Amino acid sequence: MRLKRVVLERLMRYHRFLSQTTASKPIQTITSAQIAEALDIDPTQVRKDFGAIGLVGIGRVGYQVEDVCCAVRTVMGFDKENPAVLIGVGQLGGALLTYPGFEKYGLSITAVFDSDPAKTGRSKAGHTIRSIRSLKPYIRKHGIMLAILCTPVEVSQTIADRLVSVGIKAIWNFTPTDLAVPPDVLVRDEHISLGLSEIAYHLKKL
Amino acid sequence: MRLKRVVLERLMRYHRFLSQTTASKPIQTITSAQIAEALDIDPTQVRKDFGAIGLVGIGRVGYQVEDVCCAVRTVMGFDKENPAVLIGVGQLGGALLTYPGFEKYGLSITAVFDSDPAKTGRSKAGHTIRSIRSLKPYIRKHGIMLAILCTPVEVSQTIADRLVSVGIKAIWNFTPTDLAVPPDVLVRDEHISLGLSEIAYHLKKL
DNA sequence: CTGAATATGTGAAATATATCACGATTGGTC
DNA sequence: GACCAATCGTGATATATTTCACATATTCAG
Repeated sequence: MRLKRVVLERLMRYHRFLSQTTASKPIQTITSAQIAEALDIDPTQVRKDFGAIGLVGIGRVGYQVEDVCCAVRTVMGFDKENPAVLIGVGQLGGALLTYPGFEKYGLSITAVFDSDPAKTGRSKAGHTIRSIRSLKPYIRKHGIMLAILCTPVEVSQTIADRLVSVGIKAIWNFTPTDLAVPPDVLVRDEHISLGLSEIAYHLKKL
Repeated sequence: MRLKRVVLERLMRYHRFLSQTTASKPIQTITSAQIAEALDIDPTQVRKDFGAIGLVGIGRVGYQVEDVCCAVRTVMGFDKENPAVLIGVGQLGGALLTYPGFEKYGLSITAVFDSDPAKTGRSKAGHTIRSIRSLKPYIRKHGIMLAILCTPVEVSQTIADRLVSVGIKAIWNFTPTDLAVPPDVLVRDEHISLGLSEIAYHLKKL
């Protein structure tokens, strides 16, 4: 069965927690209760999630940390290499380019594009910025599936349409727009304004 | 009744959609069906959300766009000025400093801190970077409620503890750590690795 | 080897969230 | 002014998610 978004996010949290924990002091096994305690989740939830990706624990012992990490990485597809293009090299796009954590998850940015002629040809974080006109040919030629969208909000839908037309299958959307795409294309929104709403509301209630 | 996170996020999407729509062509009213169509949500959901913040529509007409935007801003607390401190002026911290959209939501970064002596005293995006040692006095003196955390992962819990001890009520966490804080302190996580999990999984399934 | 303690695994119950169905209300038309 | 079509408001229903309860499995002590 296809895993839901909430499950994927929890799996990611387990993985991160275990990576960080084992980095400081090596441990062989861990119980669902320990994970639940640290992440403020119900222990049953942890066991169900683990069960969903085929992990089995041992009574009175728990789960092999190694196995858990491995299973999560496999299920998520972090072993598979995912080439991606990044579009829009502004402040945020630039910051993402230098983010060192992507390769750990199999993501590699292979080309970056911008519509500003003043930027094209220049180099940023080891990437030569290409003209937006070469976007479609590039994607087609290299069979790119994933685009990271960091453009101004006015052009994001236009670019998204172009991406879809050449076969992009997932858009990581850092622009504050609700993109319209066909149902087989995944859009993952990363608008920080959503987070801001939760914060502002909380502060107001004090 | 206290609004749930999912409701807040939808309200934010309505608000953004209406802002963008009215910017291009001014309209007076809108129906729940129109919003639902654009945002791929059930129309009933839209009406329920509006009802939850006290909005009433008119049969055969819909809702006053002006009223909706206004109600959302009020409920969210965007009218209230929220001073915040930003900690950790790396790539991401720097990008956030220059983000122009915060003031629209009542958020203003009033001071920035970093533990690196090479950075303190320097200026970035109009802010003088202060030593991390002056963090606690500053927060206490100005009664700051919100901290934006962009430090390396190794120190994020330590900094969080300090923030809590001096009375911070919300932490916007851009570090990949599950912070442990008292229940009255809100932590909003903004780890991009969560988004990555959804994307990688989707691409793997193709 | 036996019993006590502590885990897991999972069906059942509870809770939360989203959708449906439909009466009530409004605006336009003839 | 009366009827029709479109829209809201909301209780009822359906679905999804989380939590509970407990049988089953494993370890360790004596």
